[in-house]
Amino acid sequence: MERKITREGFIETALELFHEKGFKATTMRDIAKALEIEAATLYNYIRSKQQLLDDLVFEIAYQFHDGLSDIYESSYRPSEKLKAIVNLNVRLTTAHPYRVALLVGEWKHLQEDRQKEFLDNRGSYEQMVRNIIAQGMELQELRSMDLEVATYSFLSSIRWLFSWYIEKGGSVNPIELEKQMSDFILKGMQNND
Amino acid sequence: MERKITREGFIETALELFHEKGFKATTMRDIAKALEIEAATLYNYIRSKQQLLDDLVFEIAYQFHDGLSDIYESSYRPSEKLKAIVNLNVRLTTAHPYRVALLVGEWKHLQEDRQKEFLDNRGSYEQMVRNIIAQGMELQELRSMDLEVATYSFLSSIRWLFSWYIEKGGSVNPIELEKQMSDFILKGMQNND
DNA sequence: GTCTATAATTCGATAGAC
DNA sequence: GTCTATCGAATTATAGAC
Repeated sequence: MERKITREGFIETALELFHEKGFKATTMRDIAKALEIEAATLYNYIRSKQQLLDDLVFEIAYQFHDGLSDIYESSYRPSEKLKAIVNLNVRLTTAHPYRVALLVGEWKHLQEDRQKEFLDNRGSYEQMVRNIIAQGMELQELRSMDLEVATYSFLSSIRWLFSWYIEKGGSVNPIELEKQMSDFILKGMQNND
Repeated sequence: MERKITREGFIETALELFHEKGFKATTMRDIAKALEIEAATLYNYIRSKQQLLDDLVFEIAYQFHDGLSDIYESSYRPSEKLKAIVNLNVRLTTAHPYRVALLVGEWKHLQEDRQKEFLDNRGSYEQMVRNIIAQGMELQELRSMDLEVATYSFLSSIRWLFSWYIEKGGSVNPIELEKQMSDFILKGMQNND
């Protein structure tokens, strides 16, 4: 009997295993077994396990970064930008929960030079968020608060979304989630003078 | 020349490497090299790498759980309980940042039966927090919001603290951090009717 | 308590037939 | 595109001398 594994199916299976067991603890044999093929066959789809991680992590990382750049350079007011960031995160996370899980949890296993590039990218992302929050406080759109604590809390809230979404088995309505997240996070930061 | 490695020094070195490279990617040789001894010598201090993970994860996990239980069963009002939870987290995290990092990031590498026990413990922790927030809304101490989103955001904010604290190299004043975190998180949730 | 030496296993990856 | 077979390296852990 002829097997026919699509690249897409292979990737999704690998991503789920990476989430369940972690990248390092997931062997090529694990992935192959889940697909009911032999491990050697996987090398028709990828060059190496390391390259697979690299491709997947950077693909989703730049989706976040590029999306945020557009928001950052827009003419929205700071509080509107924060809302747009929440929405961007909800959209990307509900669309690609396991890729986000990989991004958040497994970037440490990138090669040294690629890890550096990843951290530069992430640092740039965080700096844009920090700037938006700082500007919101200057304009008194956001209430006065410790900038680092506010930035870190904001980022944490949206970063952990993938975990919750996967736990719920994707049974959450993304549109409703977007609304609830925006409401909650923004209302907590807005100025009520 | 006689080497003298204390168990405490060994543990701290191992924890830092686990944080830097991840538990699975850190070999016994890595730890040994950092301590300038041979890998075989490490087995005078531990029974196995797996047992070391288990000991460290459950020790800190039950510190969080027991601390929360005391708060949960206290006569504080819900909003005061939330503040106490933030303070508990800041205290444990600044006192043991690398143990918290292990707890948050490496529990997946526990053995299957132990992983189940861990998740039971964590589920119980999260349920207590959820109950407190729900009660706070009932009493109208907290503003009305989606319970799951509020619980998840609250937990996320305090869960990622270790990452920020380690990044800053412990240069943060724990007392001031406690104040800023409590202020920010609580003010965002309290009812301003 | 620390070492050398090594057993036992596992893993990523390749070669080559079909 | 998938298989069988296998290589070479790395890893956890133990045995036993000092």
